[in-house]
Amino acid sequence: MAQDFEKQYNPADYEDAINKEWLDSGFFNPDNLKLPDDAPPYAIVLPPPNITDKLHVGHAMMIAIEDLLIRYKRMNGFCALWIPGTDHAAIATQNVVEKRLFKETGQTRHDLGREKFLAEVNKFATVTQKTILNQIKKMGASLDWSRLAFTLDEQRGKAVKKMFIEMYNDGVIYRGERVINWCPRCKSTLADDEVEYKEQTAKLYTFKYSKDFPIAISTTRPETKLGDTAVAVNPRDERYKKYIGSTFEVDFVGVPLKIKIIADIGVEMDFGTGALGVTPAHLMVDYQMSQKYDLEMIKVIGEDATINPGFGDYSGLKAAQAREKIVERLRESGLLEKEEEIANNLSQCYRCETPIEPIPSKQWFVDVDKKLKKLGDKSLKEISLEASKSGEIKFTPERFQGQYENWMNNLHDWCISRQIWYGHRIPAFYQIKDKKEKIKNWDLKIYGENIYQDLKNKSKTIETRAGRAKGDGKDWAEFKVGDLIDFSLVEDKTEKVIESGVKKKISGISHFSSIAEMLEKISLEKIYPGKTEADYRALMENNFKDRLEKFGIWAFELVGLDEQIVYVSENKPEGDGWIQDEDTLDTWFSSGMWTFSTLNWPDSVRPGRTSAGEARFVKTGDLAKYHPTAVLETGFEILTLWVSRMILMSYYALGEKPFSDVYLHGNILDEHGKKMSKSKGNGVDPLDVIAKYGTDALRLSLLIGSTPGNNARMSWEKIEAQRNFVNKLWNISRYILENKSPLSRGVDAEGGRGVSGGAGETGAEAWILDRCNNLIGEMKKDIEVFAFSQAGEKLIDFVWNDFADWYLEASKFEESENKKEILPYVLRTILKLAHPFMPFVTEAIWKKFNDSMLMVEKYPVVGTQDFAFLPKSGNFELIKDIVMAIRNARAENKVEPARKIEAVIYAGDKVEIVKQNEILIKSLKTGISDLKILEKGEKISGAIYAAVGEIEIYLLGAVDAEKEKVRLEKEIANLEKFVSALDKKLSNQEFVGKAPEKVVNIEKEKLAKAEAELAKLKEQLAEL
RNA sequence: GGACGGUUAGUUCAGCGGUUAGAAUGCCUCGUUUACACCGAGGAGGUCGUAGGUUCAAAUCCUACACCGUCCACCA
Repeated sequence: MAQDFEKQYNPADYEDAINKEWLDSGFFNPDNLKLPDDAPPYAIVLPPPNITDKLHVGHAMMIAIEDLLIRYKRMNGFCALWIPGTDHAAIATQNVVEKRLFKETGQTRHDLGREKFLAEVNKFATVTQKTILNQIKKMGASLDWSRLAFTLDEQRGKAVKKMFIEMYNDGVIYRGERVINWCPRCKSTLADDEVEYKEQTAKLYTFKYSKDFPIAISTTRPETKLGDTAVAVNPRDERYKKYIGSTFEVDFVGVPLKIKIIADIGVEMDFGTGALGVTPAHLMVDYQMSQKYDLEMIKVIGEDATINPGFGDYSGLKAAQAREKIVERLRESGLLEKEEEIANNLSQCYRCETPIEPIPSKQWFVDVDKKLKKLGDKSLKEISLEASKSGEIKFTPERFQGQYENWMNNLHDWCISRQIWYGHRIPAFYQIKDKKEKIKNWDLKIYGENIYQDLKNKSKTIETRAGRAKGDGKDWAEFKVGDLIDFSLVEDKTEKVIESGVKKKISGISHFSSIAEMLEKISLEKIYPGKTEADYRALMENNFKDRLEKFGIWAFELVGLDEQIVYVSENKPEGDGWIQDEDTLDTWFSSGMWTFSTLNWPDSVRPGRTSAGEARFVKTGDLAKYHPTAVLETGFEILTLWVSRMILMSYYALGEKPFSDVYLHGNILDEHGKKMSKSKGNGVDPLDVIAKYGTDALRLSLLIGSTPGNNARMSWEKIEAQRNFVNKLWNISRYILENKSPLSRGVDAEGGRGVSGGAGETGAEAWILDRCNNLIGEMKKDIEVFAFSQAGEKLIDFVWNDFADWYLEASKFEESENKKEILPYVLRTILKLAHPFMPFVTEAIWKKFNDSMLMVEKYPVVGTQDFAFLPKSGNFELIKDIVMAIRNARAENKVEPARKIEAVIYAGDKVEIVKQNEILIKSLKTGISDLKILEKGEKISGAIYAAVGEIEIYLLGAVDAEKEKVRLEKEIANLEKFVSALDKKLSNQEFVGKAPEKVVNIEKEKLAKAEAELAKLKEQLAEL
C-alpha cells in the first residue's frame, strides 16, 4: 500500500490491498465477528446473476446498494450476512452455448448428445462464473464467500429434489396438458420470450362452418378450425344471444364437428363478425377458454406441422396446403363470406424464424389453487397474496405491491417443466416394462390405413377376428406389449365389437364400461416413428366414434404403459427399466428457493415442533438464525418472475415469508437511454469504470441521483463528479492529518486571540458539531427507508459545503484548543458515515491514523457526548450570512479579489456576536483589511451596501457608484416582488382564516423581515 | 388492447400539498491565501408536457389529452 499522502487519491494504489485485508480478516463472515449472542441477525441474499454473461454496471448498482446495507448494519452491531451465488439461468445459458456451438462447429446439441452437450455448457458456465465472481469481488462487496452457492450445485440440487417430491406427494405438483409454443423445424418447445413477433399482412377469412350453422366466424388460419369445439360470443351481443348454450353438429368441409356456443366477455363485438371460433388445442387463449368452459380439445396439427390423421383428405398435409384446400372447399360451397387483408403479428421462432405452432403437450405444473392443510387450508396463491396485503412483506416503492398482487390474482398453474437439457432434471422416473412380462399396465395405439400397411409386414402383427387372436391362437389377455391387434378383419367395425374385444383383452386387469371410458382413462404415450403422441391422442380422443368408421381405423397396438408408472423420488428406484424424465425444471423453481436453499435447507430442518407446537419441523443453524431474511433487493423487472416465486415457495417449504422487505431498483440504461443488453453490446463493464475512476466513484455514482424503481442513465460525467468528491474527502483528510498544529494564524495579528474569550469554544465549532449530529440522524432516517440517494446527497453536502468550505476554512483562522479534537472527531464521524457508500477511500484514510479496521468500527449515533460542553447552537449561521453578503456585494461590484477594502458593520443588538467573529469576517475571502463593528451609526454614502436582516454592512473604497446602483436596484426589485406577493397572500382573508396559524405566522415573519431589509436597501439607494 | 412509470434549469435528475422550486454537470466572471485546479469565490439559467378541476394554498391531489418508455396479453 502506498504510504505517502499523495495530493491526489489514486484508487488503484489502495483498493486491492484493502480488499485483501478485508478478506483476510474473515469479517465478511459474521461468524467471525465475535458478536454477543443477542446481536440481531440481518441477512440479504444476493440475487444470483445469470451466468450467461459477465456483469454490467446495472449489476454494480445492485452490489452497491446491498453492500451499503450490509456494511451499515454490520457497523451497527448486527450479525450481518450477505450470501453470494450465481444462477444457472437454464434456457438463457443453454441458448448461448447452443448458438456458440452451432457457429463454431455447425453442430446442434442433438449431434453432441445430452452428456457431451452438458459438458460444454458446464465448461462455459465455469468460465463466466469465474469472471462474474471476480467482478463482484473487485467491487469490494462484503459477501460471505464461505457460503457461496450456485442454483445448480449439489446442495441446491438436493433442495430442489426435496421440494419437488414434497410438492408431488402433497398433490401440488401434477402432470397435465397445456398448449406450448412448438417450433416444427427445431423440434422443440420455445419459452415465451423465445417467440418473436413479426408484423405481417395476412388474409382474414370469414365463413360459416356449414350451411346450417347460423354464425359466421373469422380466422387467418382456417386449417386449425378443424379442431374447433366452440364458438364464443359476447354475452351482450344481441345478434347471438339466442344461440348461447346450444350445441350444433356440423359438417365442416367434410369433417364432423360439435360446436357449442359459449359466452365470454373477452370477445369483442366489433371485431370481425363478433364471434370467435374456439380451437382449444392450437391457440393459447382458446386453450384457456376451454379450461374455463370445460370444452373438448381436438388436436389438428402435429409436431411436424402437418394435419394429424383422422381428418380425411387433410391428414398428412402441411398446414398451409390444408388451408388452401379448406378455403377452396369453402369457396366452392359458398360458405366463404369474406376475404380481406389485415395486419397481424406472426409468431415465429427466434432462432430459425419458422412460424410457431401452438400444440398441446404434457408438462409438469405447480397447482397454485390447491388448498393445503399445512397452510391452514389456504392455497399457495392465497397465502402469497395475504403476505403483501397484511403488510408482512413490504414493497419499496409501494406501487409494486399493487403490481405483485395483480399478478398473483391472475396467476394460473405454474408450468415448471422445460424441454431443455441444462438444469435440474425432473426427479420423476418411468418404468419400461419387460416385453415378455404379462401385461399389467397397458395402453393402445391406434393406426389408420397408411401406417397399418407399413406395419403389416412386421411379425408382431396379429390379425384378430371378432375378438379372437389369430396366428398363434392366444387369448386377448395373453397379448404382450408391442403386439398389434389388427381390426381390419373384424367384420363389424362398430364400437360394440371393438369394445367387447378390448374388454376381453383387459379382463381381470382393468375395467372399462365403454370405449368412451377407456378413451378417457388410458393415455397414448409412446410415439410411433414420425408421428407424435399428440397425433394419436387427437385421433383417439376426439369424436372417436365418428372417425373410427369414417376414416378407417385399422389397428390398435398394445403399448406398455411405461410412462404411466411414475415414480417421483430423489434417486432412481430399484429394479430395471426405469428412465428419468427427459425434461428439466424451470430455472425459477430452483432460484425461487434461494432464501432458504442457500441456508442449507433441507439439511437445516429436522422433525419436531416449535414452541407454538404446530410445526412439522424445526429450523436449525443458519436457517433458524437468518430466515426470514431481512430485505430482498433486486430489479423491478423480476418482481413477478422471481420475487413472487420466492414468496410462494418459502411459504410452502417453511410456512414463513422469505423476507420482510422488497426493495426494487430500476435499470441502468446506457448513455442514450437504452437498456443494456447482450445483444446490443452496450453493456459497460464495471471493471472498466473502476480502472478509470475507482470503485468508490462508481458506487457513489450509482447510489446517488437515482430513485427506487426508476431507471437511471449511466453517465461518465456523474462518475467523474463522484471521483472528484472522493478526492475531496481525501484532501480534507490530508489537511487535517498532516497539519501538525492547526493553530490560528489570523489575518490580523492584532486581532490576537480572536474568538470568544477564554472559554476556547467558538461559534463555528458548535455549529459544525450540531450540523454533524444532525447529519447522523438524517442519514439514519434515510437509509432505514431505503432513500440511499438522499442520504448520500446529505453526506456530500455536509462534507463539502459545511465541513470543508466553512468549518475547515474557519478553523484556519480561529484559535481554539478544541479544534485539535474536533477536526479529527468530525473526520472520524464522516469516515464512518461514508464507509457504506465509499468503502475503499474511507478505509484507506482510516488506516492513516488508526490501527483498527473501519469496516467493523461502531457506526455514529445521534447525540454524542464528546463535546457536550460546547453550546448547542452557535451564531455561525449569522456570520456565514454576513460573509456571503460581503463576498456577493464585492463580486457584483467587480472588486478584484486581491484588493483589500475597509468595512463598517452596524450590527445592532448582535454587535457582541459579530465582534467575537471579527477575524473570521475579515479572513474568509471577504478581502477586508480594516473592519469596524458598531451597534449603529450614520449612513455611509459612496459605499457598497449589504443588509443581513437588521445588520447593515458598508464596504468602503473601490466603489463603482453605477454598478452599486444597478445592483441595489436589482436587489430591491427582487425583494419588492417578493414582498408584494406575500402582501397579497396575507391580505387574502381566506388564507388567513383557513390556513393553519403556524403557516400564517411564518409568512408574517417573512414579510416583516423582507420589508425591513427592503427599507434599508431603499435608504441606501437614496444615499447614492 | 390492458397495466404501470416518465414529461421540472442547456443536459442528467431530485422534490410529490404550505419558506422567493433544488442538486450535479455544463455555461459565464474572477481567483497561485498553510489540503484539494479531481480546487476556491460569485453569477446567469425554470410560466415544473397541455387543458380543465379540487383547495385559503398545487410541480405536488383529481380528470382528460399529447408525447416518451417499460411490462403483460396478443388479437380472432
